[in-house]
Amino acid sequence: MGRGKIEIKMIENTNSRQVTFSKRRQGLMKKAKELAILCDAEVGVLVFSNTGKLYEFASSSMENILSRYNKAPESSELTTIENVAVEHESQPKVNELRAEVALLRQVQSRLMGKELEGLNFKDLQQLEHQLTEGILAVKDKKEQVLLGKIEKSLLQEEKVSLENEALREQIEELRRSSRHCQERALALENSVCDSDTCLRLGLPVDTSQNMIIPKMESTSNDAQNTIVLE
Amino acid sequence: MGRGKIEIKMIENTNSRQVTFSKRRQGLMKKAKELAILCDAEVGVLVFSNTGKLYEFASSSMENILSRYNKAPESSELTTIENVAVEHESQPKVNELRAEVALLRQVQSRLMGKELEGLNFKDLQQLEHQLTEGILAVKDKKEQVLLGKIEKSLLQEEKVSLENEALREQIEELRRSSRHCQERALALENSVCDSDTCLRLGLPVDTSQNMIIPKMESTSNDAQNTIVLE
DNA sequence: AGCTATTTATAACC
DNA sequence: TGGTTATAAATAGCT
Repeated sequence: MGRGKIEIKMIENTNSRQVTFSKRRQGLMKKAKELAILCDAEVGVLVFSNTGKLYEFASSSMENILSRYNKAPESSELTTIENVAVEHESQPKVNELRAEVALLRQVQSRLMGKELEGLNFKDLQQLEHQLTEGILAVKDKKEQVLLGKIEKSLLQEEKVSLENEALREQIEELRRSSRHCQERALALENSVCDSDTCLRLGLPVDTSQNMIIPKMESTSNDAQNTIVLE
Repeated sequence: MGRGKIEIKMIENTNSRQVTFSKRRQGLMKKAKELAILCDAEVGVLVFSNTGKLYEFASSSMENILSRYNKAPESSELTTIENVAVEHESQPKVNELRAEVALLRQVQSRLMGKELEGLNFKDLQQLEHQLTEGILAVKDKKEQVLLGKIEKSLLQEEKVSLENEALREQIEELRRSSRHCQERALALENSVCDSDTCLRLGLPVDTSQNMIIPKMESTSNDAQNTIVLE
């Protein structure tokens, strides 16, 4: 019930396994709680992660549930002697784990080209094949990583290029507007001279203002355009 | 998740409650099992119906789980339904081993080209180098095994050659001795012919029978010689 | 017990 | 670890 269907078998990838553990554990606890409430049942859930952490849910109290468990079923000798049984069961678990560690270490050693003594030619061929597959997978991954980097780099380059383009246009725009400014300033200077002349000739003061205002508006429009371009 | 949404509160209708109990209990057990398998966790679920019947699920065995639970540091006060998912650490040694197993599994996976997600380019290069060394070691070992076989084979060949030699000499020997025999037999035949002549000269009626018998004997003598030689 | 319309859980992705 | 979303699963209400 997710983006894709999954097989119910151990998740090899450690990270995915932990994420799934966290999510499904929460889901399980929620379901346990709902069952207890909806159906007026007594529910207890114990979960140990493969790193040894314990998570629990108890609708009443775990003690209650466990004592009820020890009384209810036909479990004959497990009434209150739990702690005795506990001591017995822990050791095998440790041994089991030790054996697993030993096996894993041997496999690992062999994958690293050590402890090859007991192997015959066929075993060695298989091992070599396994290693070859490993190398291929690693090379693929490396390639993938590099391709990712390249793609990222290209995108970055493109982005920067676009920025450059924009900057260039801005510069162009600025240069043009500054040129216009200069030209207008020049024109203005001339017209001011004219008006000065007019004023001198005796026409009302307002005339020069009316002439100037339209010119001011056109320059301010140019300024707005450059702002938009940024 | 049904035709309609329901509130999480006790279902008043007895029949509905029982049906829901049955369905959800199954669902809970399934989820518990999936969690155990997918995430390599140890999971135990205990459910008492409000009629007092017990239903349980244990990924390993309930005894195992309960003993592990009892070894875990005491949980604080988890008496109400709100106490969901409290963390603990169980037996340090067991945890240590579990952690080691988890780590070894990951290393092994990576040596087999799996679980490469979290690795950067440098990590991958190191891994590849490790694998290359592994392959070289394995190839060396294979070579060694083959050289050993060849040496053994050469020794065997030599041994067999020597045997051949000995056999040939034996044969030669035998041929020589058989030749001598023949020569002697021939000499012997000649001497027997002489005695025939002697007999003929002295015994009248039986002559024809006597003549046949000695011939038979001489051929049978040859046969006996070859038998001894074999 | 089955059968769906819905609600949930969650796998894959950030 | 915590959020988002497309999909797979679980299951509520019926028969």
